[in-house]
Amino acid sequence: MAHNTDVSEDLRVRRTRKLLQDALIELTIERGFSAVTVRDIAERAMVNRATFYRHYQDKYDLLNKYMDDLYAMLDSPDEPATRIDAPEKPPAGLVRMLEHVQAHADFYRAMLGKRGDPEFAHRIRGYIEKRMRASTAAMTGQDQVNSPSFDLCLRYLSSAGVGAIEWWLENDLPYSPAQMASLAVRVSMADMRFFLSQSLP
Amino acid sequence: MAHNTDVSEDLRVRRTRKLLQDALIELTIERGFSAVTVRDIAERAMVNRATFYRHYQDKYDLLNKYMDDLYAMLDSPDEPATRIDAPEKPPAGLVRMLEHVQAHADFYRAMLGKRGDPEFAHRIRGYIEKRMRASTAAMTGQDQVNSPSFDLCLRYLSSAGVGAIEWWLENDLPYSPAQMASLAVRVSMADMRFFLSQSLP
DNA sequence: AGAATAACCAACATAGTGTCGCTTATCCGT
DNA sequence: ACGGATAAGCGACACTATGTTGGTTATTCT
Repeated sequence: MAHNTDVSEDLRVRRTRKLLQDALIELTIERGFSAVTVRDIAERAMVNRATFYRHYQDKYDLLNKYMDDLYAMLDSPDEPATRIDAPEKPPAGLVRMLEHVQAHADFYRAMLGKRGDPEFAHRIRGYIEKRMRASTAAMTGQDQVNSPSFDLCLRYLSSAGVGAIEWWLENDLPYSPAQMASLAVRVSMADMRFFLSQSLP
Repeated sequence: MAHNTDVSEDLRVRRTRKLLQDALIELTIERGFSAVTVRDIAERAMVNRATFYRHYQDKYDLLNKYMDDLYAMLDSPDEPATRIDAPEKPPAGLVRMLEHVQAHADFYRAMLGKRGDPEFAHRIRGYIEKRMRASTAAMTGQDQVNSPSFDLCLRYLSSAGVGAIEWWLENDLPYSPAQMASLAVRVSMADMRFFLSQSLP
């Protein structure tokens, strides 16, 4: 029987995982995610390949765990609710996310590009959608969430948001995170009104 | 010296390529594009693996060639210009594209999903953007194409369009292609007005 | 200091990739 | 319908990546 049940407390474990994460990011920036192999990652991290498999199933698993950490970090300074009362003051959560994109622009560019990972793009989109759903629920006080046309609206807006981020990255971040957020909030609210005004058969 | 320079005229060549294309589509629907190997494709197509490499570099090459054929087909009934005079009458090109998605829903679902191919999604988005650019150019008679905020607008709209198609596929095509097209045209025009009214620093 | 255990190492079986040279059989033009 | 051209089949090859294993070494935690 093990005395310490949480294995991730061990210094060696945390160090190894960090080395592997960093190696993945470096190699993804250099060669694109699809071209990276487990061998590469282990070699770059100076970790035995067998050790990699002790922690992760494959590179996708490693990426997902990394994203779990990421979103946990972005969500952690939990503001009570992301109300959007003043449209010109974008919600802090959105700005914080864009700042993270800005700080790791090379990585996001690689992951969202042609040789990136579709699951990465899907998770970002899902995260944006989740936040939008929470925001609108906080504003109206009610969940009108279950309308099918509202689902379509959120899909439309969140996909558009990822597209805007791609444009932002490809054009070397010409605007600040706050500007991007402000623009996104305004166009989203306009679109939201449009979709809700539609009566779909 | 060969008498016939166009090698693709040969019946054997055309048959082999069609078999390989069909095999790719079948396997993609069954297992997802990322899980399909060249071995699988050749085996399913009942074609020797070496023959695959005579025609394509790898499965990505095969997919790209298939998409080339696809878009050539969608563009072929070349209408003079895709004007959008009456917003309720969506342009025929858009409807035709959505009908193709409808007819091959399983394939598009697999390619646009988490285990699909990012390049496929990018190419669809690029195609939509190209058509939008052509449409707006036809409407205004001028290319105000080079405004950076207009680029952002097109990116926003085309990404949103792909997102809407994903929603459409995941919800088992609840609306007709014409309805989807009409909705897309109306929301796009509203968004276009919004973006052009913005004065970005 | 000593028990627990993570990491290293070498090796293995399996599977996919891309490329040969040679043979077979299919197709196309006359 | 014949005969040259050539696509497709076949078997083999070297190479690389994937997971997994058992035994050893080194680090960490208490």
